[in-house]
Amino acid sequence: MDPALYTKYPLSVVNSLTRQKELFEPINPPLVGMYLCGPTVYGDPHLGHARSAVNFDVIFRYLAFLGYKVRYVRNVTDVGHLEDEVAGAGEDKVSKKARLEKVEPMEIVQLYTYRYRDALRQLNVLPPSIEPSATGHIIEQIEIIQSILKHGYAYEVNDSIYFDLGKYAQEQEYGQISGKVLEDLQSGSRQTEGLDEKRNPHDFALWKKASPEHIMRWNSPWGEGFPGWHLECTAMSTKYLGETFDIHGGGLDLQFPHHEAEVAQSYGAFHNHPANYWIHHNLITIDGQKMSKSKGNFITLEQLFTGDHSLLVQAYSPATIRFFILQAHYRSPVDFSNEALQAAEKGLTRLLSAQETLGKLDHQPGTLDEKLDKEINQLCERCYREMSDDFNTAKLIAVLFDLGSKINGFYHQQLNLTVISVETFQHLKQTFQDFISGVLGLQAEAGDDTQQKEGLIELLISIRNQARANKDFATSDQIRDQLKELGVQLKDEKSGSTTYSLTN
RNA sequence: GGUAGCGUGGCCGAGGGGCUAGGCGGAGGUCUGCAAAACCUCUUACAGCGGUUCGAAUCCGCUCGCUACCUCCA
Repeated sequence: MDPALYTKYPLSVVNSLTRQKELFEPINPPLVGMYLCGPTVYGDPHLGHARSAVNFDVIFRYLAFLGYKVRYVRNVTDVGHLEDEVAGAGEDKVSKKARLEKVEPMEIVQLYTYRYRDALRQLNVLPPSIEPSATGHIIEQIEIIQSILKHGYAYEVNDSIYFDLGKYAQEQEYGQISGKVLEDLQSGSRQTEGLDEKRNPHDFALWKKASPEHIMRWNSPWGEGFPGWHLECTAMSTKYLGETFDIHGGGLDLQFPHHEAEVAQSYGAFHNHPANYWIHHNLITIDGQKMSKSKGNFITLEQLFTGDHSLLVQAYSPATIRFFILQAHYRSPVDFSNEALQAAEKGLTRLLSAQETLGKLDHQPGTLDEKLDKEINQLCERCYREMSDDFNTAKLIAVLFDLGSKINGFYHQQLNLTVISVETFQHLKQTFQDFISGVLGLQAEAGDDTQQKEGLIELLISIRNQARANKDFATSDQIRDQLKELGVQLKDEKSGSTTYSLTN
């Protein structure tokens, strides 16, 4: 049996912890444990969610493609994410939404979890191995708090538990991922209410006592309360991946304070660093600005798919969105614009039609042209190298376009297919297929073809009306009757125009 | 203010001391009944100013501009 691809194409990744590109060496190859901080499910999924999921989907796919056996855990945050994290005050995001919509918090969670999954399915994002939720792991979270308390890195005040950053910082360097220094944070932080409970303004809640009106609450050794936001990821990653695992991912905006808190919690509970490689993807901007609720410039995925948003001049298919995201490297910011999306749409079509063309090629061996044969093999080889170099999807796509040119050249007989060897042709076929479909997860749309359908019907109506004008009623009746069989009922209005309705 | 990072051709975006992606758009051509598609050619840029170097878009310094995090959000 051939050795796994990962030995042939060793993977290197930029580790946020060291800010350097490092050789990827899993703890127990071929096993790889990967954790991604998923969404807080209290609103419709938007472009930012798509980027996170798509970037890590490709990482997941490529790791598996290389021969790793990946356990990919992507959580759903359904409790504990407060509106005002620093002050430890504010309302839980989920229960606030529930209050506003007058439903149970779990209805909010159910609705938006479903919408999130549905959008990702359309984007051809593979489901993770495990998709745990915070509320399903309250016991695990309590156990971790107990362990942190036992080790002395947390303290109890009025039935709430806070992490003791002061004590932690005496032993460990806090802020390694984000480059932040605790003293700077303290001098720069604003004064807020409700800090009196904490020894240090940046201590964060592990467990909060529930006020009487707080809906989402659980029993604990410290009375009724709810877990802090950062804790769930430590609890669930530990449960499913172990105290130290290979890859921890998330958006750049989660570096601080969320991931710093996770690092601190793991040390407090297990005296371990949770993950060997931290991978952070960059954010999506619109007109150079971050997409955010408060700026009101965010576009939901549904709006993108339907085109129903004032910033959109047309609808964009899920595949286009996926391709648009993957055309940039995951660590670069991506700026949204209609122009860029339209360019992506056309580029994707080009690539996918080359893929289709490849399937039609029939190779007959002839006289070998070593130069071309070698060139094609080298391009195939580069697909692996680019992806193994910190998942460079942008460069991979560039190589695929080059291969696409060759494929078109063969098809239109501008290049002679017989001059490459059988092996090279098979290699080309396999590589092109593997990377476009398997690794990048790009596929032609089955999706929304309403516009096309309408156009086709209108076209048939106008042909039929020409036939009627020519008194060619055999043709006009044939069009009407066969359309009816297909579920399109035509109606000739008194005004002379023709309308139609869909009957199924 | 502190921290991290960025400024690449008409647009989007890789790269990151000499080999100088790719896509979209634009121009010309081949093919074609006309188109379209495809293919070929052209469209050669790295914010500014200094410095290091035989050589800088790439390294260093400064200036300007932008973004993110420090508050909700991927």
